[in-house]
Amino acid sequence: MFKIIKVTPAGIRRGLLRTAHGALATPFYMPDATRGFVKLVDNDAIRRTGTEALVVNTFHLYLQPGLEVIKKAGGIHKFMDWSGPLLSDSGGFQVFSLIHQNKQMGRISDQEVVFKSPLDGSRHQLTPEKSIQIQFALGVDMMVCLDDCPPNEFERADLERAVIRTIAWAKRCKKEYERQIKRRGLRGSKRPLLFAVIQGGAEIDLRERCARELVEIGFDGYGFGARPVDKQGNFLEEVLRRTAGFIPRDALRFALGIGTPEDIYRCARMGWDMFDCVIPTREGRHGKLFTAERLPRYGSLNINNAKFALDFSPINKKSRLAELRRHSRAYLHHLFRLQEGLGHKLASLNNLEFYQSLMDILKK
RNA sequence: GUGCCUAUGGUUUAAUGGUAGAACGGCGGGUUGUGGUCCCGCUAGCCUGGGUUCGAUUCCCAGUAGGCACC
Repeated sequence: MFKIIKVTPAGIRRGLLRTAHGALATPFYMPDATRGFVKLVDNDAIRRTGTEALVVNTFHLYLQPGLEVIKKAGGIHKFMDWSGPLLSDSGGFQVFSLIHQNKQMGRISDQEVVFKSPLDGSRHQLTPEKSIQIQFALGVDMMVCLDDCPPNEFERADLERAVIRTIAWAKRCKKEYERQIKRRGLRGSKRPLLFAVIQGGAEIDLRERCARELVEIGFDGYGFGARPVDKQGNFLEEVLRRTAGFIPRDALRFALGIGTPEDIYRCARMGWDMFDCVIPTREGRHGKLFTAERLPRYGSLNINNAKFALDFSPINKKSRLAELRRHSRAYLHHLFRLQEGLGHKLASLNNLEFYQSLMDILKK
């Protein structure tokens, strides 16, 4: 259940989304807990950053630990001890990037995707129906249709084929979703939300066509897939702006994998409601810390740099997290030099808190 | 003390009679539906003194240092 409360003059959609595991105010950012955990950070610390919802991944959890374990645990919420909302990604992105990078890893047809597990080389099949079944077995609050996620270098003809396949698969996902809803008797706030993904690369008319046909099928929300960049690697914001306009006002708009703080800030002003991205955690693990100035103005630092060896100022003196106020940058520098997990954790927390404060100012 | 072996960036090493590559380290950068292990730049070296040679890090001699064996 999603309701828009107000659209600000800047274009930000302030709304409320109710799920079986709590309400979320839009716009919001979800850290990626791909394999059922945010790397190196425990759930209690994640909550203290202001994080309310996480993204898990169908593909990764299906391969490891497998559905049997998660079913026996009583669902993914219980398994990972996360009581807040969870969204599962369909696994489309993972399977497709796996196969696009290395054709040996699998085969894509209109009917299905067959792929080799990167873990043990075992063969698996993924279909739109199966992706939805897995997501029901996980027991998440929000799920995503399996889509055909094209690599950036695809030409128009290939993009068009990906769009056609994405639409066809979304239809099959919706059908399986309705079957599962009925069978499980899920209604009201117990009913998970279903998102479809809009593809089309940088071709606006393909994005429009994809969006139009998906809206025809009808979903709770629509995702933007495959972040478009030009040949220099510059993010093509205009495609996001135009695509937002193709989505009905009362549906959720999910910008998958977006992005840097400024990407999120700009996309929220285009009317995108939901974001997930690995940047704060991955870059944190590699030593990049975001630093708030007067948000949305911000900076960043590389804690590996020699200049921090003797910098005994706090990691972030304004943090709500005691550990980020207490520990010095020199100490964090030391932890990084020794590649100590505690350092990666502190940096991840710093960045997650930064992302949540960015979202806070968008809600104000 | 005698004999043998070794000596190349900060460290571990490769190749070579026409002045040297790598890995790690150091310095900096990257990362967009996860690479905790990843990627990309940059930095920095032939032990000393003689000899042979057009030319020696390379071959020869001595010195120095280290290792091993024996006394």
